[in-house]
Amino acid sequence: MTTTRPRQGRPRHSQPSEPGTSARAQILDAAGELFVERGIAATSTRMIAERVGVRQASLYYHFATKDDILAELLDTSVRPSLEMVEQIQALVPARTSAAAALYAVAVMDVRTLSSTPYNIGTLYLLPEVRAEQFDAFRAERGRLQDSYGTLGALAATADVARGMPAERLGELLIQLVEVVIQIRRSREPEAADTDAIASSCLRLCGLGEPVVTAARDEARILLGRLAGTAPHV
Amino acid sequence: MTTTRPRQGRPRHSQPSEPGTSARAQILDAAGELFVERGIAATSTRMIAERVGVRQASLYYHFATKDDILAELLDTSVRPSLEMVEQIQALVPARTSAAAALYAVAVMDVRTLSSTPYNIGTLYLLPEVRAEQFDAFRAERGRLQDSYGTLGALAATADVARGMPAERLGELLIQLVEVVIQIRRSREPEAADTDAIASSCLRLCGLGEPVVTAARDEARILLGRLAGTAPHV
DNA sequence: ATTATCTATAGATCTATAGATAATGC
DNA sequence: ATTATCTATAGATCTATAGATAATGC
Repeated sequence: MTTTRPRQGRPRHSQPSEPGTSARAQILDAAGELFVERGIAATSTRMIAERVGVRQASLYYHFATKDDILAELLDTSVRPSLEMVEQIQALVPARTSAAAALYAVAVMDVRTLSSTPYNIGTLYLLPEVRAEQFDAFRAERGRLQDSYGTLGALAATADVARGMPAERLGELLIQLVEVVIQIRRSREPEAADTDAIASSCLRLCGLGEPVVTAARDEARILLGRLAGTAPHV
Repeated sequence: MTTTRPRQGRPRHSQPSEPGTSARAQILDAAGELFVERGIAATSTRMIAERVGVRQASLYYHFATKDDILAELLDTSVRPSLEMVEQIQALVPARTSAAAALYAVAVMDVRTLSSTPYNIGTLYLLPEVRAEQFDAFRAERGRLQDSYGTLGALAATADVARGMPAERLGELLIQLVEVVIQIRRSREPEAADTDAIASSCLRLCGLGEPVVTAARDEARILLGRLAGTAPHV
């Protein structure tokens, strides 16, 4: 029974939907969920405002346009994956095998995509994101894909590496990891999905069962160490 | 210098964009391309009409609503893949190994997705398609996914089959094949992509290089036979 | 005074319908 | 007569801006 401390500014016509969080965060949250559920063009600023509990025009105090809301959602959604991947990639080959690193990266990425409150990864797939305005986002996503390609090429068997340049491997691997976005559209992802996806990444690189098992064990240790370093989500 | 035979009905205000094809087909074509490029909600009936070369209201002589255009696009886009998959699946195990069948199915599906005039597969990813109205389409797509799961489970090594139910395998395999949709967003798919994707499907099932090679050879024969049966696209 | 909201609204859409019209077909 | 278009428009949006207002902070 805590009384919500009133903030500065004229009061809202209704109680704030999520007291304690900033209006900006509330807007991003509501918009993200609606964009994912219904698409960007099909989500009106009025719908966003209704979820937040403010009038439509009030959004424009926080964001200049509807696309600015999208831009911020996109930026904050790849950044964590990218930082994590580059951190793990830096451990190869001195501290970890490429296969274990790829496994660990896939696990982390699947977990991230699984645990966003709404299935925010869906945004990557929408046509609006192809606009020039968002190429900062697409560039970051490109770097993520490159990292997958690099790790995959290092981990792959000679047979597979010969038949597939790192760029193409990156396309395939990131696509495989992002299956969790599709899975979330029809069911709740389970822990077993994470392992299945990460193992599939290694098998796609041509690795046989003994190598996959060894990499998985090595990755678990690596992930344990990382969980100690960074705060757990 | 063929004079276009005038058809029945009041003439259009401008020359038909694609003489020779029915107005209905012209509308589907224009709408498909715009839906893929810009998204569904962001595509107005006016834009579609402009591409076709008719006035906005004239679309309604052919389709009752904008969603009816989408429904027809969706229906005609999975059906060919589904028929092809079920035809190939029926040859297992009497006439073909499961691995060769999976390889052949992946190749056919990648080719289909690669060669649609606009990247129509993108439609599957748009949020609008989740509406109840389109569950006939989603059901067909589910059957396609199930076929991938069944073939994958038959082809997989014991190790992989043990760790992954057919349903999950189907999710992963269809996702992998549909990477070509993403590839088309940034570059033109090459012949090597088709082989890389189909081979990756087999490796994901745990198959080693000799088995993959054998299945590929078997699949080529199978595909040759099918090309004789059905008209080539 | 500053902040964060509100009300009101301009101007630009957008979908779908009603009814007219210009061809061909019989 | 039938077909396939056209023009015109109703009614419902939608985004973004202008300016008022109700709080807190100093």
